[in-house]
Amino acid sequence: MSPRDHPRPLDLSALLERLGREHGPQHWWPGETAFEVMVGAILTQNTAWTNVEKAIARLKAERALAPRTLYETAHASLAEWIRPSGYYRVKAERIQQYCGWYLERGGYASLQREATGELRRELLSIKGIGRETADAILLYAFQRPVFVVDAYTHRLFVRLGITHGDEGYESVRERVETHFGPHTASFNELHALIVAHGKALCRPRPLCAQCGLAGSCPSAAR
DNA sequence: ACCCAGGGTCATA
DNA sequence: TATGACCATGGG
Repeated sequence: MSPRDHPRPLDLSALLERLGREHGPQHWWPGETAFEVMVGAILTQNTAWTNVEKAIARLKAERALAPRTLYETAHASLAEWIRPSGYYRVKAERIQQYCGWYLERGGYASLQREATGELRRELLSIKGIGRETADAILLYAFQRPVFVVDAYTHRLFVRLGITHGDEGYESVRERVETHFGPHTASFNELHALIVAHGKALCRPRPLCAQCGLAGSCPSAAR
């Protein structure tokens, strides 16, 4: 963790402001309830969000977007409902594993009383919940000060020289968390902006070779 | 027709 | 620890 491990000084506050100017406030996670956020976090594993929306809409149409209902629904039915999100058999299993844990632990209010570190360990012990999914749930459903490191984050940070390509998940997460301190709102907005930025990069528009951002460059404005 | 998306598990070396 | 196979749909 010595400063020489990253060529440029860590300036995440400036990055947060800059992305905010470029993309505007994100108010994440897209979801009406904490539980919907949890299900969405599983459904979006390696999957485009547009596909997740279809699956969630179906769950709502089936009036099944509740822990007890999802847990008691037959695996085959649930799998069929979430089919558009891809990996639908694995994800049906994961959702039911998650709901089993969620119910067993007494639901939201009960879980919200747990310390963040302990809650994180419990989430990671659930089959199908890895680090990114656990952290997304911690941050966006439980409002805990945890930073989510996803593929977009890795790409952008490497491009900006904030991290090396081989720096591990926990290392990146801890550095960001150390920079801001336990400030949930910053982690929320930064991760949301990084995803918005990553999606914007998919469209063909000129980027600043120095900073990797588009909106800051006059030539990029349409 | 190909490539990838807001990952995770498991088997193998 | 570190690769590789596997899971699967929909949009570009």
